[in-house]
Amino acid sequence: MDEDTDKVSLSDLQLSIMRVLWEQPHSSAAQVTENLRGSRDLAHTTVATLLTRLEKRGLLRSQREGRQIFYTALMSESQIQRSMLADLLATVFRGNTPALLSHLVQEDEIKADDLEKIRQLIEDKGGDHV
Amino acid sequence: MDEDTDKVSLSDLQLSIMRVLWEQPHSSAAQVTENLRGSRDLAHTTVATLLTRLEKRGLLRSQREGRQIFYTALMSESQIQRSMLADLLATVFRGNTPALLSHLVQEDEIKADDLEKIRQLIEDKGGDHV
DNA sequence: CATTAAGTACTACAGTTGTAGTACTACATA
DNA sequence: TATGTAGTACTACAACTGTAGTACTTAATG
Repeated sequence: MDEDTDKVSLSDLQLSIMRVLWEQPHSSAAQVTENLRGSRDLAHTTVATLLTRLEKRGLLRSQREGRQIFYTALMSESQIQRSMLADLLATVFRGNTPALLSHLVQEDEIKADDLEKIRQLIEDKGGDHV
Repeated sequence: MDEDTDKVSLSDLQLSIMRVLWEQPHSSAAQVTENLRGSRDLAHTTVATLLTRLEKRGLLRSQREGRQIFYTALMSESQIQRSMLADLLATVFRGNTPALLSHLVQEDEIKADDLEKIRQLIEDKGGDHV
């Protein structure tokens, strides 16, 4: 209960790999390479290297089946998002959430219509009675 | 009109340096080192190296005065924040702002009271008539 | 003018990341 | 059983980052 919940920071490329695994768990290097074709044209050995490294970091689990190795993500996309957002908020914004929100508003990422959704989120959460 | 507005991504350490320069523009390496003492105890040569690298990246401007060099940030904290938030939103959340907001709510970063502030922000922005 | 002190420039080195090649292994199939 | 082939393991290398040492320069001061 320390390694998983830890700060995780993934590069763009690493995220691409994870994303494939989130969509299709239990994928082999070849399958990941294939899935990435078009957006990211990488040599399959490159993908294999990336997978190995991610496993070493404890983000993936591998299962050997015959000559093939299948990988599965150990953290969900949501967990990664949460971790990386928390990190950004802490380091770049130094906990200043309003500043972060302000930027989103400024960039037109939050529109007036969204307020109702946010309120709903908060209510749902309150309903959970945390 | 391409280098400044570009994607900027700074590490924690790099941010610390920038922060000093935001608070006290026109600082020398020694001054930055001194400012960082306590939170980050770095050799002054380390700080000098960092400053040089940041300048090479175009994030700082230097002015020599006698034997000393004074550095000043070329991007504001706000610009960096905006850039890095936009990057996170694009890569980690793939543009899914509601997901990002949802995480903030879940983490108790947005409380019911904040809604009014957000609304205000949006109104102010509308007032600007962009 | 000689010496010191402060400060910068250059070099270094290990760890991570992006990227991929080469070598090795094992399954299938003739 | 021999051989091709798919797939993994290991090695490599450049760029960037965290970190700092050494060498060089210049201002000050006796």
